[in-house]
Amino acid sequence: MLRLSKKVDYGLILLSRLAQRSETASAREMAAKYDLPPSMIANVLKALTGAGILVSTRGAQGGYELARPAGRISLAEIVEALEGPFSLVDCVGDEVICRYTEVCPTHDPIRVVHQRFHDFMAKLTLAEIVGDARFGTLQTADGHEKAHLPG
Amino acid sequence: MLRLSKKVDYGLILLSRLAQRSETASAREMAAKYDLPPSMIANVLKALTGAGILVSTRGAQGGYELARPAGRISLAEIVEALEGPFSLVDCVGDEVICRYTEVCPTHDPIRVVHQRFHDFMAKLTLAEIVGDARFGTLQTADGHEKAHLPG
DNA sequence: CTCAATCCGTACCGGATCGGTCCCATATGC
DNA sequence: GCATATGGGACCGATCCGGTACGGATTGAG
Repeated sequence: MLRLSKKVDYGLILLSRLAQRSETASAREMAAKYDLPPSMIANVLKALTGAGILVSTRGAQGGYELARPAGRISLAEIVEALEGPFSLVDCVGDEVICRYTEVCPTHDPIRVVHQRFHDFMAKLTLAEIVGDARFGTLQTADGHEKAHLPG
Repeated sequence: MLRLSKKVDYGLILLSRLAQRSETASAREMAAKYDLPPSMIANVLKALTGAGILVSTRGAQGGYELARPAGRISLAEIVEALEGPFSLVDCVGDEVICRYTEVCPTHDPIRVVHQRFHDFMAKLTLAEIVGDARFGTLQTADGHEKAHLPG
């Protein structure tokens, strides 16, 4: 399905939080605040740290903060950090092995789609996402403005 | 995972084929040509027909053809026909029920992303996809131009 | 220097979804 | 009437997701 995993879902919430305040925040703290599964939040934060999107401080009074300004963190990065390499279909990864490399039906329409999706995500920054939401520039089809929380 | 289902994968191949030749083609015929699972191809074509993207002719010498010009068939339509309603996360569908509608962490950054994804797909037409692939305007990261076939 | 808070790495599990197959009914051309 | 097609389901095994858990390492506080 064309759908973000819960990890990314949670990740965006956490990152948005960290983007709006410069203070560090702990996993426990954020999980409690947004009423999200603590273990899962911990794992998400670990992954984001491992990918270099967050930096962590260990020990008491420790926590997480953005490794870079939100304007330099792309959606593509976030997705790849939490879901692994992005590939819309099997044939569009790094190690692509097509069964019939030569005789492709339409000379690869799907690779085009993949590339466009990736470009789109690479250009969409955390700053833009947070900014758009904050200033309410989003117009839903039915004109509603609703808040979001997973579940 | 942020990934197209095989149905959409196959669907794009089939639609590309139908977009390039105006003659009707049968399920059996296309499945054989591209060496794809016949039953699956049949199901995909049924779904696309049900959604009004294809029109079918039953009986001997029957088959499928595009219901409209490829320029008027969007990726969003195709995805929704084969995967059901598009929603990047649970909270962004038609019948959205958030647990905490009021106190959303960042005032809904994810809905923004959803909306952008949808707009992106709604504006990308089958004609563009096929066209780009045919004229080789796609540049992959490593400079390769490879064909695509699922599996 | 001990303890609590916090991150780190990884393994584990039930359930949902996907990819794929199959069957039977209906329609149509030869 | 018979082969060729689509129409509409049900069905099943494998995979992946969402979520949990546990032991270890690091650091600040008292």
